[in-house]
Amino acid sequence: MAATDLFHALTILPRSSTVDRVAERLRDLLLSGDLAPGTSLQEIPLANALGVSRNTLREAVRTLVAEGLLSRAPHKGIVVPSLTPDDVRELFEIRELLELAALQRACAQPNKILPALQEKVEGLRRAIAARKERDVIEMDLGFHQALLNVLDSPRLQHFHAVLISELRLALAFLDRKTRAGSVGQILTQHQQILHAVKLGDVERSTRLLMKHLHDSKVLLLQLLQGRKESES
Amino acid sequence: MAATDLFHALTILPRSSTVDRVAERLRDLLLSGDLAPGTSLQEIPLANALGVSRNTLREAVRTLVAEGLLSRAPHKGIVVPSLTPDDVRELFEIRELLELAALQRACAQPNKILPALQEKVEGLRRAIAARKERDVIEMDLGFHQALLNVLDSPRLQHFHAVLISELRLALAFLDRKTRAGSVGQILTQHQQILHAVKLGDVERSTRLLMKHLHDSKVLLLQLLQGRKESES
DNA sequence: TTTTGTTGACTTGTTCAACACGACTACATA
DNA sequence: TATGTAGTCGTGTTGAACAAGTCAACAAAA
Repeated sequence: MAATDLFHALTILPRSSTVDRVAERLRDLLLSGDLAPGTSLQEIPLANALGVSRNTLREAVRTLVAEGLLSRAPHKGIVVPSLTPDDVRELFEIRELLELAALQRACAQPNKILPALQEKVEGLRRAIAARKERDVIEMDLGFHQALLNVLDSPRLQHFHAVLISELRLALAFLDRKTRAGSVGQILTQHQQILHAVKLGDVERSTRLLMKHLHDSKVLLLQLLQGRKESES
Repeated sequence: MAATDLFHALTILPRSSTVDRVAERLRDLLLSGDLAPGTSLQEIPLANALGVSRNTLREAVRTLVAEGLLSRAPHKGIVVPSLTPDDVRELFEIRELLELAALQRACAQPNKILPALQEKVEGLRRAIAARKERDVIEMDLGFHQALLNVLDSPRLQHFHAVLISELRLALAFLDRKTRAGSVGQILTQHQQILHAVKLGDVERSTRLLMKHLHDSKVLLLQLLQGRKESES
């Protein structure tokens, strides 16, 4: 019984299975926007490309389906899901419910998460300055996820993360096109929300967040709309 | 193009894969309370018992893990998860968040869900009269799921259903023991909530639902506590 | 006696090859 | 134009095999 007291500092070292790594890899691929919604994937070529067996790939796919990042139709195959306007509205409705609840608690105990929020805002500012489209999305959504952490609920965090992933999937692809004009607005709104939280002003921060979410929703819907028209 | 107008009545007929059926079967098994939390399952015997291959079973298990109904440790195996008191508190905190939101909307448009709620209350009454413990749980939780339907959000519904499943997993097992004393209280509280919704009384129904959830939480925590003591 | 190696049985992780079955296409027929 | 018929391709599912990790029992050493 030597350094038993030091053991408290140790954390379980994460060991990843192949399936988990494949899922992770696919997630990255999807969220990078390289795969357009609607794209269909074939098991054998995909498994080969990843260097794993078909069974392993199938297990990985099954978890991504559970996360809403992929969808599959029996005997048809795997497809990258594309959000309908109704999906977008639903997603934002849920986000509002969750994030407002988080915001309320954040205002009650601001110290707990102010650093995290501040970091995301700063990151967003830098990403915009560097014109890193990818990072802009990352920091934008990261801000909201950081906000949710205050609720201290793994299940809610995971659920929210899944919602965000679905949105990111859509955003990452649309991102290629237009959408540049809105980044300034996003930064401003995040800054304002941060400021209101710092003051513990529930009323004001709530109003700001609602408007922010609403604007984001409208923007995404417009982009989606524009995309659909350019296809037909 | 004969009876095209009649086709509207048709719904897509559900075709289930073996994996889905296995998952369904396992879900039933878990929620029936035959498997105590902490029980570990072996792949090969289980696959044989279900009459499917190991790969198929593994895919099914992976979806159940995503739902929180099973957990697995690398190279260790599959185990039926057991809720900690912290888990219970988290679950009820989320339920409160979701169900209060649903309740609010329910009060705004009562007609939309009153029949469904009424049915669950009635079912609960019958289940108690018939001393069908299994159905009591079913109807109790079914009431809350019906309530959530008013939000009209598939994702929230699914999420809530998963939370409920986790609770049901714990309840189904504890159910064997004591717990009989509380059923009357549950019925009463459901009836009161239903009544308040009928009147569109947001204030009152909110208060009632909060109390109901709180009581349920305390009860479950007590049962969990009692169980742990009887083990040691 | 307690700690530290070693062995071996057992289970999970992963792969591979095979085949049944549904979906889709093209073509033939009425 | 509508219906039937191959045939092809990809998914759904299986069974067996082997690699790798876990665990317990036991031997060796301090």
